[in-house]
Amino acid sequence: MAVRLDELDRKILVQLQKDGGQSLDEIARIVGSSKTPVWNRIRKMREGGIIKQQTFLLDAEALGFEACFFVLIRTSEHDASWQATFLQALRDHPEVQEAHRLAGDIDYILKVRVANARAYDTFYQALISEVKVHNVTALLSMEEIKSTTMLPL
Amino acid sequence: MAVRLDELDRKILVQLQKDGGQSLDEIARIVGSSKTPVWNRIRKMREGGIIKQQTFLLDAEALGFEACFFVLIRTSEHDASWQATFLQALRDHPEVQEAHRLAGDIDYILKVRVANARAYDTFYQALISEVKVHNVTALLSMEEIKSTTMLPL
DNA sequence: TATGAAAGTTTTAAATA
DNA sequence: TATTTAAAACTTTCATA
Repeated sequence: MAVRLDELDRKILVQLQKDGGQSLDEIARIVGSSKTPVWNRIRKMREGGIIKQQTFLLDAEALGFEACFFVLIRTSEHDASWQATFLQALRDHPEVQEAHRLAGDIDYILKVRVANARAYDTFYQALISEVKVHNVTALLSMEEIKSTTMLPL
Repeated sequence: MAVRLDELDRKILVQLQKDGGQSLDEIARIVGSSKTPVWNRIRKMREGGIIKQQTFLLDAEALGFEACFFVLIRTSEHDASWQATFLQALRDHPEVQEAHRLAGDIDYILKVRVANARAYDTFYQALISEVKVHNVTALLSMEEIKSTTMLPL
C-alpha cells in the first residue's frame, strides 16, 4: 500500500471518479485547496497505484454490444496448470469484462459482453475448446439497472 | 442512437478507452488523422451519448474495499411498485456497483463492494429490511482475475 | 480537413509559511 | 513538510480558409 490518505486525498478521488474531465483549478476549488497541492497529491496517488487508470466509459448498447451474460463456472480440475491455462484464456478473450475466482460451490464468475446470443455461443464454444470445465450456467441480463465504477469514499 | 461510426471513430474510441489522458495531438497521430477532425468526432460522440463519462479508475483493495460479492436474488414479488422500491434501494446503496435484471430462474444479480464480510452483512440486513426478497445467495470473490471497462471495438 | 491564434490547463521551479 | 506564487510548456477550443 505505502500511500496513506487523508481527507483531502479522498475528496480529490471523489471528484476524479465523478468527472475525470475537471481541471485542477475546478477540483481545487471544490475540495477547498489550490492547484499545486491537488496536482502533487494526484501524482503521488498515481505513483502509489491508488489511481490505476484514466479512461472514458462508452455506451455498450449504442456500440452494438447488446447482450450481457453472467457466467457461473464449476470445474473438476484444480491443479496449477489447468488454472494457468484457464486464466490466460479469460485474459485473452476481450469479451470477458470481469472474471473472479469464488469461494464455495461455484468456482468462477465471468461478466461477458457480446453483440448477441449467437456471439455468446461463439465465445462459449471457443472457451470450452480451450479448457475443460465441469459445468457452466449462463445468466442473461435483460436490463442493466445500475453500473458504476465509483467507490464510495 | 443517431450517431453512425466509421473506422476512424472506432480507432479514436479505442485510444480514449486505453488511456483517457492522451492529448488530441497524440491520439490524432496514432489514429492517422489530425487534431480538428479528432476533436469534432469526440464532441459528436459525446453529444450522441456514445461516450458516457470520463473518469479515473481506482484500486479498490488499496482503498480498503477488500471484499467483493456477487449476489443472486430470487423474488416472489413481481408487481411494479415492488420493483420500483427495489430499484431505488439498489441505486441508493453506493456499495452496489452493478445490478442487472435477469432472464430465467434467478431474478437479479448484484456486484457489491465493501470493506469486509461484516460490512456486507450490514448491507444485506439493510436491503432485506427495505424490500422483501424470496431467496438470496452471496458468492464471495477470492480473487479478481480480470476487470476492464474496455469494449473490444 | 487543415491552419493557426486565443483561451485555458498542466507542469515545473522558486519562494514562503 | 506542505502550500502559494509565478512562469514556461503544452492543450483545447474555435474561427477562418
